[in-house]
Amino acid sequence: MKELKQRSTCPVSTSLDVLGDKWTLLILRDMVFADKSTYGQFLQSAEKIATNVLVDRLAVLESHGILTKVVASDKKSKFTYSLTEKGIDTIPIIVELILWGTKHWPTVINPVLLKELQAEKDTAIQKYQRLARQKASV
Amino acid sequence: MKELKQRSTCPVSTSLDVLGDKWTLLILRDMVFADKSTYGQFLQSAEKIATNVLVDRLAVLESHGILTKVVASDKKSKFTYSLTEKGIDTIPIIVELILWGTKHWPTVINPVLLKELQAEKDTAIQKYQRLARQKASV
DNA sequence: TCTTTGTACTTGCAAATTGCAAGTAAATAT
DNA sequence: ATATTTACTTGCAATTTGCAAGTACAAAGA
Repeated sequence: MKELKQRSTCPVSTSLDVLGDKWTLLILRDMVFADKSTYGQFLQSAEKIATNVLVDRLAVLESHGILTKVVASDKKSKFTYSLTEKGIDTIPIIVELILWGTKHWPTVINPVLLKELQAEKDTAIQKYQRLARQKASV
Repeated sequence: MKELKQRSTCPVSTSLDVLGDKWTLLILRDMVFADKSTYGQFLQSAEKIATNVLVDRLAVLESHGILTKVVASDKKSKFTYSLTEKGIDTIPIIVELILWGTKHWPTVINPVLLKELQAEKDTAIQKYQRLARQKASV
C-alpha cells in the first residue's frame, strides 16, 4: 500500500501527484475507451509501456482505490482490473486531454467518438461513465 | 526549439507527451488562477519547483507555442510569460483536475471558486479563458 | 561611483525513475 | 509430459529529478 505524498494541499497538485506522469492516464484510457482490463492487454497498446512500469502503475492505482484487481472469471491465472467510482471520475480529465490533443496536435481518433465529444460532451461523458460502471459490475 | 516526440497518434498520449508530468500543469495553473507571470513568481509556489526544472518546462512550453516570453513592461531585466490560445485551451483540463482532486483527496481550495466550478462549470471555464486572454493582451 | 538587491538563469552531482532485455513461476492447453 | 499463456521479477544502463551553489546583468540605493 503506497501512501500518497502531497506536495501541497492544492487539488491540481494533488491530482498530479497521482495522475501526473506519462503512463497512468493511458491505462485508464485503455480501460474506458478500449475495453481493456488485463495486464497483457495493457502491454499491447501502441505506446509500449515497460512491464515494470505497468506493474508499478497498476499497484499504485489499486492502492489508491482507483481500480480493483480480481481473479478473472474465466481463468484462475488471470486478473481483471476494474475501475472504481474514483477511477470513473477521471473520465472527464481524459476527455479534456482528447479534445486538447485533437485540437492542437496531429493525432488520429475515431471520428464518431470525436464528434460525440465535441457536440455533446457532458452527455458523452455520462455515457462512458455508465458503460464503465457496467463493465465494473460484471 | 524542442521537437515533440509522439509515442503514438492517440490524442491522450500526445497530450501527455506535452503535459504529462508533475510540474507543467502547475505552471499553467499559476498563470490562470494565481495571476503569476514571471520566473520568480513560479518559484514561490507551495510545491517548490527546482530552478532547472522550471527553466526546462518554460522552454518546452514556449517551444510548443503554449506560452510566450516577452520582456516585462516595467523592467528590462524581467520577463513576462503569457498564455497563447493553445495554453488557454488547457484550462478545461486544469478545471477537471481541480474537481477530481477536491472530490477524492484532502485538499484546500477557495470555496468561491469551487462552487463556481461545481455549479456552472462551462460558464466558469469561459470566464477564466476570457480573463486569461485579457492578461495576455496587456 | 560603488555596493546591494532583484531577476533569471546555469552548473554539478547524487538520487530516483525509466526503458530495455531477459528470466521466473504458476495455471492452462495440447 | 510438454508447450503455451499470463503475470510478473530482475538487472542494468540511460535519463530525469531534486538539491545546493554559483553566475550574469540590470536597477536601485548610499
